[in-house]
Amino acid sequence: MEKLSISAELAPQIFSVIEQIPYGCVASYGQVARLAGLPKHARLVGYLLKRLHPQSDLAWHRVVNAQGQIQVMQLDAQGQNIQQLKLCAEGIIVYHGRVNLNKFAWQV
DNA sequence: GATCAGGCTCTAA
DNA sequence: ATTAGAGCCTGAT
Repeated sequence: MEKLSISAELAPQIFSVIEQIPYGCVASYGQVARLAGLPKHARLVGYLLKRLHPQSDLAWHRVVNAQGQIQVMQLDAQGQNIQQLKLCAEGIIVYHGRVNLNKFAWQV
C-alpha cells in the first residue's frame, strides 16, 4: 500500500464515520479510528476534531474517550460544557462528566 | 531529519 | 476511583 495521508485521505473517512454515529449514540475515538481503518490512530481523530470542530456540522460531541468521559471541557458563554449540553439535547445522559457507554455506545 | 505535543488507550499499582 | 508509565501515529516546528 502507498503511504497514507491523514489530511488528504483518511480525514474525510474519519469524518464520514463520525457522521454515521446515530442520533442519541456515542462512539470512542478508538472506535471511530478503527471503523475508519485506523486501529491505532485514536489520537489523530481527536487531533483532527480539535482543528475542525468550530462551526462544523460534524457531530464531534458524539465522540468521547474509551471510558465515555468528556475530555475537552470546552465551555460556552455560560460556563457550561458544550459537549455535555449537546449530548443532553440528544437524550444522552451525562453524569459526572461522562456517559453510560453501556446504554449509549454506538453498536455497529 | 530530529523533536515535541496531542480531545487516546491499556495495564499496573 | 485515581494516578502513572508506556505504546501508538501523525502534524507542526
